[in-house]
Amino acid sequence: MKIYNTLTKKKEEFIPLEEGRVRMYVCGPTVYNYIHIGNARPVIVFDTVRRYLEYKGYEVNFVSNFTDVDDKIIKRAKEEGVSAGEISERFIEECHKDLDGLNVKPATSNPKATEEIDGMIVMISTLIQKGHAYEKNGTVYFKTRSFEGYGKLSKKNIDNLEAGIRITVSDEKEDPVDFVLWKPKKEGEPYWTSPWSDGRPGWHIECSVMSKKYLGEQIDIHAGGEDLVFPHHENEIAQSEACNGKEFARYWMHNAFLNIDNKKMSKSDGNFFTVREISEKYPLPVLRFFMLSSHYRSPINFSRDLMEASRNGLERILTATYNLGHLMEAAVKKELTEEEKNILAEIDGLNEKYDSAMEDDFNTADAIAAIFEIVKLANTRITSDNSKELIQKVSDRIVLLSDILGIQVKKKEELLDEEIEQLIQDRQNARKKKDFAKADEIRILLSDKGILLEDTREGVRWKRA
RNA sequence: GGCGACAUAGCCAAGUGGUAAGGCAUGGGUCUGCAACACCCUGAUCACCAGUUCAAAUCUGGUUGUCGCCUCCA
Repeated sequence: MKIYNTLTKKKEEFIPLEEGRVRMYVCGPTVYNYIHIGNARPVIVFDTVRRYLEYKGYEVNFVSNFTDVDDKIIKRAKEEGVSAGEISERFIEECHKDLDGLNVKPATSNPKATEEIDGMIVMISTLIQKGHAYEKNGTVYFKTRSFEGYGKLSKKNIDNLEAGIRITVSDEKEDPVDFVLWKPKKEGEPYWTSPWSDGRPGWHIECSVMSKKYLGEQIDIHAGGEDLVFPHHENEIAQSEACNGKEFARYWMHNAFLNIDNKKMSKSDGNFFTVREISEKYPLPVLRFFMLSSHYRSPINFSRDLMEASRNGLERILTATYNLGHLMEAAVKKELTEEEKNILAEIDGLNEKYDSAMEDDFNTADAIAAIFEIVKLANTRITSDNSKELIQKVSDRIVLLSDILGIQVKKKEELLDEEIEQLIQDRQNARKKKDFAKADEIRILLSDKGILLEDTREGVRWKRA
């Protein structure tokens, strides 16, 4: 399995630190609002990475944090006249709902920054002790130049960095490139007591500490959006490696951005959607399918048309699986024929195509193409004259390969509502009498209730819209 | 100013040396009482220029264009 490593800018064979186990950390959202569809990209992409690793037999310790103290949270809390904790608690809860809708597997741990302050104080103290940090008037800064490898992830030269710096240079800093590890509270802000001041941690130290606590000093994969490469991940490396004296993460994975109308999503431009808003217009699995239909390191453009295309494409897979379920019921033959064995061999071939796509830095677009080819094969070659075993195997394969991508292709197994069945029966009777007006009336009635009918050779089928 | 990414059919998107996967959409058929589902047919020489090579979308150089990071940000 090859993974593109931002650190080396190459695809590298993935070898975990410990055989059979993967330690993976994904930088999570700051919870000051519902997560937006840009937040959803890394969540979906790295959940898919995790699922594939698990499919390959790895035990994955998957940690993703919540940043639950920050300026934006405090600002919102003030606006609403509630505590910062109330804001973050509320949106963590809402975030979990969205993740659930996107079929994201729950993380092994979801640490919160505010519950890990002790660990941050310990790490900051160690950094001061080792000469990598210093305190001025209650603020602690990381001495960036004291870490030799600074810039190795983002490929930035520390001197160019200084020249390009735009932020106001604080007089307290020994060097403009130094960054904050701990800052004193301002009036009315939440704070924690530390040896330096009553205050709160800087953003970057959070992830270094949580990663260390839940995964150890060295981890396999550290992931997040590409905007985090600098300064967040660069700073994490500096902190963790300066503190622990070991390479922090082996593989750094970064997803490209999601744009809207070919522009970066931003609140000021008004092109900003939350997952919650999208869920009102499309089933969330459509959003997931959309995200996976291009490579995670390519920018992806979000638009209504593309969502429609994704909806139709996903429906094609669902319908095929659903149809196979019906063929299963109608089939009588059991044992496999020679020709059917050939079909299975073809499917194995497509499965290999799928696997090699995923092995190559998680090429989900290609993997989905392989699923479509299996769907095509099912639609063209499989009928109720085939054996149950064949139909079952083809169906299972589509379900399995979709499931690795987190695309649920549940076979429709809901009990037939007696009322619905009765209506379908009534419609069939009407059709026999060529009373098509009544037949259509019933179909429209069912359609209004979200039940779609399909007349096929195998009989009438229905599904929920 | 520094660093970097990308440019493939109407749209989306694979493909990294051997004459272009897949999906969506369009048009024409088959099936159907009609519809839906499905199936068949329908489309590109890969931004441009020069070079390397027997052979390039795929490598090198250049041009143009789009975008990102350097500041909170997925």
